[in-house]
Amino acid sequence: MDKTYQPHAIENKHYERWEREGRFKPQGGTDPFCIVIPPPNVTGTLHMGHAFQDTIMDTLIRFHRMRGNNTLWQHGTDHAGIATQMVVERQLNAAGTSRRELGREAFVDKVWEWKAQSGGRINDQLRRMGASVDWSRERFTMDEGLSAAVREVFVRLYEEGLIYRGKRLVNWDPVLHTALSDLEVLSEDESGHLWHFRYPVEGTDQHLVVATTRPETMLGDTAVAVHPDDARYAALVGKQVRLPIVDRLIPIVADDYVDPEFGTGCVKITPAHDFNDYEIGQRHDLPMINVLTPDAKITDDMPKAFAGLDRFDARKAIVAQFDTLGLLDKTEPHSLKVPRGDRSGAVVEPYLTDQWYVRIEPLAKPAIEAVESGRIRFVPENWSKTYFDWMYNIQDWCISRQLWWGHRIPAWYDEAGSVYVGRDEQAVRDTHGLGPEVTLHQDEDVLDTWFSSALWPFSTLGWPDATPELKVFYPTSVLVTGFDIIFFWVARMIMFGLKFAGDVPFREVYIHGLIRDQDGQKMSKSKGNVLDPLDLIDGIDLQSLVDKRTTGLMQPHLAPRIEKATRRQFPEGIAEFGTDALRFTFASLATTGRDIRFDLGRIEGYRNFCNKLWNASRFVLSTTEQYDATAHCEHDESVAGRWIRARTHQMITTVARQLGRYRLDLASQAIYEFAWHEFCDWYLELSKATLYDDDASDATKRATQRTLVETLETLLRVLHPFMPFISEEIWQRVGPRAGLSGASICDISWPEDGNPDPQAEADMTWLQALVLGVRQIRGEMDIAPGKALPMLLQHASDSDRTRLTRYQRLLMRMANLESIEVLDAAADLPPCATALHGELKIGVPMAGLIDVDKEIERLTKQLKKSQADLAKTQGKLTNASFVERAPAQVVETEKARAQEHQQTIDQIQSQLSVLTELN
RNA sequence: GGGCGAUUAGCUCAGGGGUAGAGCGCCACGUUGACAUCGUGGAGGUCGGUGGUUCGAAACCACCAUCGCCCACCA
Repeated sequence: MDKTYQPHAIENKHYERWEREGRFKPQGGTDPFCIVIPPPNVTGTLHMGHAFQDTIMDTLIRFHRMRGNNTLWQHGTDHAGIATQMVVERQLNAAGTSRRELGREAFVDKVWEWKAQSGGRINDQLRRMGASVDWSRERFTMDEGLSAAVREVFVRLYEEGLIYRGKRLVNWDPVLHTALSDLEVLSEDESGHLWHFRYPVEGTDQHLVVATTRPETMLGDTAVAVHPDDARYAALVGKQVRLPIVDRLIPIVADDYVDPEFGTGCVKITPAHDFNDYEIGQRHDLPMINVLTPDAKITDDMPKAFAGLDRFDARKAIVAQFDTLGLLDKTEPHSLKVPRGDRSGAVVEPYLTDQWYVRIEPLAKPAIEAVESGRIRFVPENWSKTYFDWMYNIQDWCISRQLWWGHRIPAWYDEAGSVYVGRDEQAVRDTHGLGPEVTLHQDEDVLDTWFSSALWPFSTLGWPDATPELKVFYPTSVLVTGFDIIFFWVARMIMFGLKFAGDVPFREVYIHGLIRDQDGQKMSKSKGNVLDPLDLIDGIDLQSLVDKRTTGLMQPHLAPRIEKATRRQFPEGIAEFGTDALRFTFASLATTGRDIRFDLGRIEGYRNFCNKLWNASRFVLSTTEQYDATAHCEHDESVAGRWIRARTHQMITTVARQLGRYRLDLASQAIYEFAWHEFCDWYLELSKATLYDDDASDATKRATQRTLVETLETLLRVLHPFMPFISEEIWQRVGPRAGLSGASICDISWPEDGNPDPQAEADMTWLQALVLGVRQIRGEMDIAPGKALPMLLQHASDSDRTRLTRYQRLLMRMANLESIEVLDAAADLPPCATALHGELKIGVPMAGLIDVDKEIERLTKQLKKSQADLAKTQGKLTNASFVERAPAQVVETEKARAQEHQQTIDQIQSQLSVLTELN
């Protein structure tokens, strides 16, 4: 083995072999465990969020596989309608052509090409992460099977009246030319203006002043509304105003929606371009006048001065016109929510179009009930509140998109415009008796990407066929995902799963946080703060990192700033940390629900941890070369052996328990603590006392070797779900030495729990206390570690004496002692530096070693601490109500504590007086 | 406007009614035969603020402050 851990030397070969040997397939058995992967965009690349999520899932999957569950990690990718279409369109534009020039069929071919070309990338990156998905079952949302499931669901919903088509106001993206669901619209505060326009009241010389943020829509106004109780305008309700510019008479209506306090208390009503106005229009039976083209330009039906103008130019022109007419009352600055498409960033228009909708309420009801009843559990629990809030107020889902890439809506129209929904054209013809003479054309629209995603847990398992996989693995065990897609995806899977697969899609939903940069900022290309998981694994030099972050920016002028920040933060570039260190970092940061600041210090620490494991293994392997697991070997009954076994079992139990509650941070912490601070710091050192002892019997040595090998082998198993590569690499060597056959650690099951060993643990605590006492003196007195010291003990109890006889050799080695001498209580201790363990006094003679002043200083510090502790304790004990009301046991503990502190103080004081006399 | 979360050591974060924890960083000493990606020792916090509940609060409750996120139609 190399002297230093080299991740690149070990990682890839193991993955290749695991995959080749089919180790990620369900292994059978009665107890299924299944996770469906949140399907990444098929043409996307792995980012930190994926890497984090995949680490969590892979850890859970590997853990359950080792525990003997029939384990499936269902993999697949998503066609990501808008996102993918946009990427390909951009490529076409760069090549000087366009989607429209190509035409639908050729364009879709292009997208398939792009998918073929780039679709493997995300999978290769998953492999680098060590993700043990079942590659043989990989699916794609546009596969024939999944597409059939989509059509099936659509048709069934339609037949039940849960899908309908209608002309309504939708969120229209004038850049992408498609409808969007409410979820795809993000509203942000932006500063704008509130314009006050005067509308002349017909038949009077009065004006009504309306306030608006959207002057250009006045062309489509069909009413002015006031509050019914607003005394100012009560007399005018029922009259009409003459709409300026277009010279149209529109009514003044009264509606509760109007807030009399806001603006002037008069609202212009444009039912075709505002969601609220739409509803008011419905209530008052107002006409709807569309004034915008799909590009959000003013239509040709409008007055010539404005026709063809972009909406923002039209806005200026309208305001100017009002000004000219003397009808602009005033202009105020105003901050408002501007709705923008989440993909295009374009300001979205409420726009009147024909779209397909899912009637969602009947689906939502059982989905709410499923979470309320606990059939689905959110982890952490508080996310269920977010879920409920949304579900209780859920709106019908607009599922049609005016895109070309996606599942085409299975609806056909005849020449008269009648619509027929069916699984395919032939089915439609058969069902409705439409002969070949009837021309049918299929709906041009495709479905929202999330429609197919909503079927993912059952469509990937073969639905609508009653496949064995569906029977075994549905409902799946847990969904691991981010809070940002609870509405987009989680809620819809629950609704559709209950409706079509007959049960909840998963039992638990584990919601993890977002990976942010070291300053808590969201990682984004435009901020130039993105970390690529693969760069953390393989390392990257500074120049390449800078190049990566500054090329292809939407706002190239930010490049210098990004470069500067990058050079400052990574002056040496990024070192190679390896997949295992990255995974362990993610695991250790995976506290429930909280966002994560990714800290390079952490990953470096866990890389070092890998190195520690590596070298501990080198030690174990080199000291057990003669060990033969197949030969008869005594069980190791030494205190060190018993202790490390008990600690091992404790650790196994903790890790399993914490994984069971998705606390990967606590699980990984337990492993780290055990491996480094118990196994390496103590056990390996203790084992040397036996292994390097010429007087130790071969049997004793063999027993120690056995413990070394078995403990390490067990540790590797527990480590494997977190660090699959290094655990496999080392296991290849250690497994056989432990007498285990099997080609891979993947063949080995999760280790059994064991029993605690209070006696061995108590003895070890004693031993450690004595060692630490001497080390502390050594450390604070600056005595070289190599210098062997004499040790004096006083006030030794019988049990101290027994332990001393038993563990003398260990003690001498661990504390590097040259001698141990037990003095009578009455004996005079020579000038010493001292430490205490209960009543037992540990002394290191000062002659030539220890500075009296320094020791006085050291003891004084300890004295102060003990005195402070005593004061605190006594404060409690002198408080009558504490003694009276606190549980007896607590009072007893406190009393004992006071006594101990007093004892310590007495001893230190007497020692101090001895030392002071010396001076 | 509603909701959720955060505030603990210099940094990143655990914890949780009974004497404050980890990793990293820092200081000192050290190349002892697994490991300097290391070892040993040490320093460092009145747990955001104010009240309340309690024998006891960093933890529970209320309010406040700061930061973050989500939802919502105020023109």
